[in-house]
Amino acid sequence: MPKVKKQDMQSPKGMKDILPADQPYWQYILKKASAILDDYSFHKIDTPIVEQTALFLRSVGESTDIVDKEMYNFKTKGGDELSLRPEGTASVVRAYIENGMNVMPHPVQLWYFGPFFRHDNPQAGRYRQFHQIGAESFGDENAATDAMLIFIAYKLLESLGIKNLTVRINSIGDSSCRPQYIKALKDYYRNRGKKVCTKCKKRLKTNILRVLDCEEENCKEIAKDIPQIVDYLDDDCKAHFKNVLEFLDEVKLPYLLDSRLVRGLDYYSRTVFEIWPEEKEDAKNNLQMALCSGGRYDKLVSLLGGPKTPAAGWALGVERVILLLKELEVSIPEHHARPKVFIAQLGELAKRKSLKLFEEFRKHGILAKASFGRDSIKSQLRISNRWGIKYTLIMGQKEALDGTVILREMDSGIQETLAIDKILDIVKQRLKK
RNA sequence: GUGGCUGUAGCUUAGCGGUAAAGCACCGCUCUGUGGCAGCGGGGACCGAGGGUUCGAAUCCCUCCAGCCACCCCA
Repeated sequence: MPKVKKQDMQSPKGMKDILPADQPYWQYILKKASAILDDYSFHKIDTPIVEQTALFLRSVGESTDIVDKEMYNFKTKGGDELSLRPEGTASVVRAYIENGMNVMPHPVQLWYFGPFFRHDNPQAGRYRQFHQIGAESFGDENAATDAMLIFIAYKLLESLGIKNLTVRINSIGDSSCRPQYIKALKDYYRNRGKKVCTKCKKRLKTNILRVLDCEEENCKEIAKDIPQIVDYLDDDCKAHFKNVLEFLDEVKLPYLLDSRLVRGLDYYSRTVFEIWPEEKEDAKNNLQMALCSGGRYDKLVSLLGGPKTPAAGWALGVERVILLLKELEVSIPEHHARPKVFIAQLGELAKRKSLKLFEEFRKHGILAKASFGRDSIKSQLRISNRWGIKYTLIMGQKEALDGTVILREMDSGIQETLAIDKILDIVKQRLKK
C-alpha cells in the first residue's frame, strides 16, 4: 500500500469538523430555533442533500454564473445529473409541489435545518459546507406574512443573546413594475456608464440592480441621484410594502429602509430583507455580513411547475451566528451536565465491584464518571478534580472485601467509610442539598 | 476562478542558512491507598506537502495544499 499522504488526509477545503467543544453552540441554536418556530406553527421538513441539477438551474437560473461556478454538480453511475443543494428554498418548494401540499390549509409553514454546499473560496463565516436554518411560508400574499417572518427571525436571533440587530428592508417590486425601474436605471447610466468602475460596467449589462450596492466611492458619487425603486413601484406593490412596514411598526420592530438592498434573481418580488449584527470598529473579527436574509418569492412555485402560490421565507447562516456568539462572548448552556460523582478503584476485585456501582448510579439518573484504565488512586483523584466533580467514591481491595466504600468530598477532603448498599441513597441525599 | 498575507508539538508562539525551543495541555516521579500547590522528569514536530539551490535549509527559490483577507459571486 502506498504511503499515506498528509494532504490527502485533511478535510476538503472549506469544510470542517464540528468538534465536541462547539456542539453546545449547535444544540443551543437548534433548540431555540425549533422552540420558536414551533410556537409559530412552522413544521419541520428535511429534504435530500442532493437534488436534480435541473431544479436549481430552473430556480437559481441561468442569469448568473452560480450554477456553473459555484455548485457541486455530478453525474451518477445511472446518468442522473445531480447537485449538492446550494440553498434550501428550491428544495422546499419542490417538496411542497411534489407532495401536493397545495391542498393543505394555507398558509403552509415549513422550516428546515441542514448542510448546504457552495463551491466558493472560503473565509471566516463563508464555507463550502455550511448550515442554514430556514423558514418558508406558502399561500399567503398578505403583508402580515412578510412582517411575521421578519419578526420571527429577529426574535430568534435576539433570543440567542444577540443584541443591537439591524433589520434592513426594501421592496424590489414585481414583474409588472420592476422592468420600468430597470429601464430608468439604464437611462440614468446611459451617459454615466463610462465613468463607473469596471465591475459596474459588467453589472450594467448583466445584473443592473447590483450596481446599487457597489462600494466604490466614485460609483457611489455617480449614483447620488439614482432613481429610487419606491418611486417606481406600482400601486399594489407600494401598498404591500407600506403594509409590511406598518405591521413592523405595530410589533415595534425597528428597521432600516435600504433602497440599495436588492436580489439578483428574477423570481424574487416585493419584500427583501436582511438582518445584520451591530457594526463594531474595534472587534477583532468584525463580521460584516448578514446573519439572515430573505424575502418574498411569489413566482417561484409556479416557475417550478406548481400552482400559482405566493410565498416568502428566510434563511439564517448558523456558522455566522456561532462566530458572532463567540465574539460577543454569549454564554451557552453546557452540553453535558457535570458529572456528580467520580468512582475510583484500586485492584481487580474493586474494579469489578465499582463497575457495578457505576451502573447503579447511572440507572438512578446520577451522572457518574470513572477512569477504569487508570490504576493509581492518585491519577484517578486528579481526573476527578479536573472534572470539578463534587464527590469521589473510593473503593480499594479492603473496601471491596468489607462491602464498604469511601465517600470523599473533594472541596473539604473529608472522607467517610460507608456501607456499599447504602451509598446510592446517601449520595442522592447529599446531592439534594 | 483571481490577487495579497500566513502556515514550527494538541494549543499559543520563539528560532529566520549550521545539533528544532518555550509556555499551556498530556503522562509520570517526589508522595509504595488520596487530587488541587510546588519541584523534577517524560512522551509528542521528518518545522503544511513536494521539489530545487547549498558542504549544510524550519530559514533562500519554485510548485502544490490549507487558513485568513480582498475580489468574482452571494441563491
